[in-house]
Amino acid sequence: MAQMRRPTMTDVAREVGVTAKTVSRVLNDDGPVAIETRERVMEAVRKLGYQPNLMARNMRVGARDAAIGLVIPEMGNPFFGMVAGGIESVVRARGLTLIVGSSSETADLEQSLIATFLARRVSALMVVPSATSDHRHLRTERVAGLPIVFLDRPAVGLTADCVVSANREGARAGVAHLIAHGHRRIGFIGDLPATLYTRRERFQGYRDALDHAGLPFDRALVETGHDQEAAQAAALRLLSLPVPPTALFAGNNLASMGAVLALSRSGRKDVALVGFDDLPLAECLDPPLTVVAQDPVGMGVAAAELMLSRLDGDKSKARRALVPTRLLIRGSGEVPASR
Amino acid sequence: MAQMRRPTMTDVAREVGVTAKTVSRVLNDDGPVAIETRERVMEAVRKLGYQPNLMARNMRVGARDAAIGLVIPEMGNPFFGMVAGGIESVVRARGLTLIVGSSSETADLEQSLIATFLARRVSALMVVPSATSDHRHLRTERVAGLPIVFLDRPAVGLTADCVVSANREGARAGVAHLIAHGHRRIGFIGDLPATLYTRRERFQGYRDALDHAGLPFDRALVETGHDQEAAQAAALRLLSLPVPPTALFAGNNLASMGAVLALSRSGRKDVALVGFDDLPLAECLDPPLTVVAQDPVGMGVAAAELMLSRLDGDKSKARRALVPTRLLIRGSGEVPASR
DNA sequence: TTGTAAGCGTTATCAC
DNA sequence: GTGATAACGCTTACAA
Repeated sequence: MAQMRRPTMTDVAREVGVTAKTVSRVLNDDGPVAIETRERVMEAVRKLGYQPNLMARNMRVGARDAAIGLVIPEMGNPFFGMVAGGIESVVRARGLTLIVGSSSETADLEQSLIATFLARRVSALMVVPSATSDHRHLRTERVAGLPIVFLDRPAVGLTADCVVSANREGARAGVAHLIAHGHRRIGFIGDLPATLYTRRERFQGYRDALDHAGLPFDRALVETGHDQEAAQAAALRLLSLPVPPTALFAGNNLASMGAVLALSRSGRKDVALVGFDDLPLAECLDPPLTVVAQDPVGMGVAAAELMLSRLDGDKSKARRALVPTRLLIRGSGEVPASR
Repeated sequence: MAQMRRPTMTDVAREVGVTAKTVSRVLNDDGPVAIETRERVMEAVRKLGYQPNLMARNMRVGARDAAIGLVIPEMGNPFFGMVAGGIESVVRARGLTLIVGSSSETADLEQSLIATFLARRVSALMVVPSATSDHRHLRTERVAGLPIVFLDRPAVGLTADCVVSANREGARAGVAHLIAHGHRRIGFIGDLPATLYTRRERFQGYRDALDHAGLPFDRALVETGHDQEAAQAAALRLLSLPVPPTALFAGNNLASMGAVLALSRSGRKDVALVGFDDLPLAECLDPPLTVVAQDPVGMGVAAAELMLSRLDGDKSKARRALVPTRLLIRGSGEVPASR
């Protein structure tokens, strides 16, 4: 069966015996239409299975597409999924459609995704930058007035709105919690390259807490693990130091999982652990995992609202919004310092 | 600052002193262009920050948008995120862009999302149906030749391609595993309304395993929990039956988490548990959780490949593809039946 | 209440 | 090699 040509507004008009403009009037509730004509048009629309062509409409109207382009590093990561969910709930209420694409955490894909969004004339752009990207190329769009909001990590080489977790404050609170339970040697397991924004901020929070308590900083207590396995190895290395830490602070969810695995496999229940970012089964662990929880949905909502205010003409200068974190006390962070 | 008009192809042409068609030729590598003209055009493109307008292009070419529309019930659920990731890796290799929207598990939103995708003239539609939806309205599109693939759950009221987990076989294997460890009374904790496809299939698998082993079916052993909390309560009800089960089978990830919580909070290490669908920290639990793992990425890949073959003209009749599951033995499923 | 003409930003066709 | 013209499906402005 040949791919049938899709019916156009003109087809509908011909079917009814009117002109395209009349059909347009009916469909957009624009101008006056005889009630009988209206009904015959609607009938023909149903009969032919007519679907208006949004591309043609947008082009004529000169409006941007009623869509918001969102770039996230990874679809499978629930953190970004929840961010997207938060955004969607807000934009949907305004009749906007969220279009999501994933960059696989590479700068090239991020840029080409952004390009296809721009080519589709989305009404706004929301970007969770990948680790190595640069956003100078968006300067033209910014001055042209396109709302652009960055999430989770700020833009690089571009002054623009952004919404991020209170990484530094959150990490500080988590580490201070450990210190309050008597720990003086606390290992830090970071995730991505030390150059990454979130890594840097959380590490600063760690330093802040130590400084505030007057504890010395020991370089040997800082390790890196890019994925769950690497984080597990990192935790084990820390625990086998000559003078090992009595507590661990994990810099993100993967690092937490690695640390949990390391502790559980080596049967160490005497080591305290606080993780940055919550995990689904955290309360089912033994001991239940104490975390500095982020608020991905709240981040999405905040970013979307900022974006909408820009769309509504707010021309004030670029803002950086902080989404607060919450310390969830469950057990693992309250293990006292062993002697 | 006034919202500048975005430069068009004609603007670029004027800048160079040629006609729009020539610019078009350069940008699409179409027809012959003097090498020097080409360079001057590229220069002007950079200078003006020209971005081609995909809407106008698609309209003229009469082609569909090089985008694939995907509807999922929920962005924050990692299962669907990974499905989307699988799809994207496949379609990206073909130069197609994946557009994702979420229906919040409601039929209305699902339908309106599909409508906006159709209005944007996507090249294909991929849908994870929400619990109550009906797809008769897509019949016109189907006969018009638009590729439509359903994932995780089949279409309702429409014959169409679909890719689903081997739910029945997987559940059968999981329950058989419990039976092999001596269990004769096995509780079933289902998730969503019993009418839902996945719930029905997995329940059938449970029945199959019992039948195959010659074990009686006891209605009292079947419970329902729509979310983690409800599932936890369901598990507790099962365990306090006059003749309680010695093992539990959880019908999805939320049900598993509820069951894990119930067992861990009541300190019951004598009850075996197998869950359908894997969980991130499953191996960190005590005991580590044995699951019937699905393959969400594989499901996305399979569905995307099926979709592409349709796009390439495969007109054969609608197929239903099964994505195999895998029993991951970790501990909780091997707890022997306590007499 | 309805129709006509023009144009949105592209590309196909055919001429130069 | 390059340009002029028309057309894609729709809406705006104006006329009937």
